[in-house]
Amino acid sequence: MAEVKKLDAITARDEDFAKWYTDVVKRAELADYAGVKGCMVIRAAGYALWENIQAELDRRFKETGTENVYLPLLIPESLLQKEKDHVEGFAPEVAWVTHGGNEPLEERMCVRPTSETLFCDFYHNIIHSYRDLPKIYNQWCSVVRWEKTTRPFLRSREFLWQEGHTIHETAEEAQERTIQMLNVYADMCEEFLAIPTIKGQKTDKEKFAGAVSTYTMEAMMHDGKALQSGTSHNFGDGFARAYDIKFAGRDNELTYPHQTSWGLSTRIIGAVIMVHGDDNGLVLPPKLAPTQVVIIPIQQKKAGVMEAAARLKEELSGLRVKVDDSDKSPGFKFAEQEMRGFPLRVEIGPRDIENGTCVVVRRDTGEKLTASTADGKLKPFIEELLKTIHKDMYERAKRHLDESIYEARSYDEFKDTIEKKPGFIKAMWCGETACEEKIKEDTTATSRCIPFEGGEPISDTCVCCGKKARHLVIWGKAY
RNA sequence: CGGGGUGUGGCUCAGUUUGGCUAGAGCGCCUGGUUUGGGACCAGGAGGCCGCAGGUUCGAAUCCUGUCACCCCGACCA
Repeated sequence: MAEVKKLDAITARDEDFAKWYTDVVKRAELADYAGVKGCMVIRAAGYALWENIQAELDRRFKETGTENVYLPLLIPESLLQKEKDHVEGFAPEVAWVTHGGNEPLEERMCVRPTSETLFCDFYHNIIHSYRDLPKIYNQWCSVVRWEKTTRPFLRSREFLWQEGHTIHETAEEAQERTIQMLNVYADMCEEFLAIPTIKGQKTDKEKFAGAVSTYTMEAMMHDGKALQSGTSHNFGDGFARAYDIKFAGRDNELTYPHQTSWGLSTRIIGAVIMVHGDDNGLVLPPKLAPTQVVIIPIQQKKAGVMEAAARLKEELSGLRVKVDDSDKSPGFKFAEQEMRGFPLRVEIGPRDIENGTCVVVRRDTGEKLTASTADGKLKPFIEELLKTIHKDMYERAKRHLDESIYEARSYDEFKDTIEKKPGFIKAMWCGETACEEKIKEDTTATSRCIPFEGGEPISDTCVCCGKKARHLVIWGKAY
């Protein structure tokens, strides 16, 4: 076989990862730049990914008793102002609406950067008794944050997400819900996107503005950098106090309820690209892929070829299959469909028809297989292969994650590792924000989380200041 | 928001330093034909007021001012 000709339109992944990323986004037609800085057109191929993620998450949410609602786009300034930490956290990045038509508004309104304040206002009106609790709400919407540096999917000024907002009678119930939803996210990542994550708690410095505690799942991109891929917050009764949400408890005492919120955004599409993609473009995990199998007819004008391709498609009904019947050369189609990341390619030509077989090629490994097209044999073969691909993709990503986590017991070791080895570092921490700040200033790495698992102490002293250590922290450079 | 860079058909770029005829090339696109197992070939064709707005000039892609967008490096963030 002739040597595989590399696409010249896409930058090699290990040469310039940032450029590779934007090349893939554009060439795979996931998104395009729009007229407003930081806003993007999510193209059909990209939106199809979001729809699949949405459907999967929505199903999982509903299994936990979640109901969907929709709250307004605009937040009056006075409403936003009520929770001090929250407003300070978001003030630098909110967009303001100041006019209605030509008339200045009496009170300006912000375009929601997140909807805690709106949900609080809503809860204030509908929660009166412990019998009204809990409420397990979610909304699918877009939010606006006036970011300074933007990149498609990873950081745009408007992005799509879901935000869950729950309100509970007790602190225990809220805490349980917070962790439950983090697990929903992490399970979805593993089972649907083939992305392993590290679950844990954010330090005070990194937690959500207004939260008592924030939990996160951190994924590792191919270049060793972290992407916070989903978060879940426990608000305690802080928002309830700020927004005067009270209910009559079982003891007839007025009580503040406890709240949570949790979100996952289109940023996760960036994770799919950066975890699984390769030099030939996007590599989609089979369950997510809008097209799982692309059939490419060879010598398609020869009698019987297109018919055979159509038969294969029919045979595979139930799977997401398409036939590439454009009049491009096969080589072009191979490269093009690889760019788009479809998990399997099926080649069918005169030779195969004669042999009663077809050629099946895995996108993730490039492996070529021969499959029988005899009655009923192809579909189980393909289904099994899709499962294998999911498993292999997950395991590859997991191995990369595991192999790129280092330990540091001294500050010199920490600095040396972060500089030379892309990935995460496990190191002990005293609990002081000052040490996080120093580490960030010296290395640009931040604390990603205090992990739920694998957090056994590796020494007694803080890697930065040398004082008594309180937690093992996963550190890394982040997107 | 600071430092650096780039804007010329859909894409990659030449032309700008030293202003001068009708703005070029390759790829892609359209039509017809031949092809088809890793980015096919031949022939014909369409497509650009040179990011945008002003200015200088007999004349501006080229010089000046402003502005916008994008990329890279920082600070800030899902």
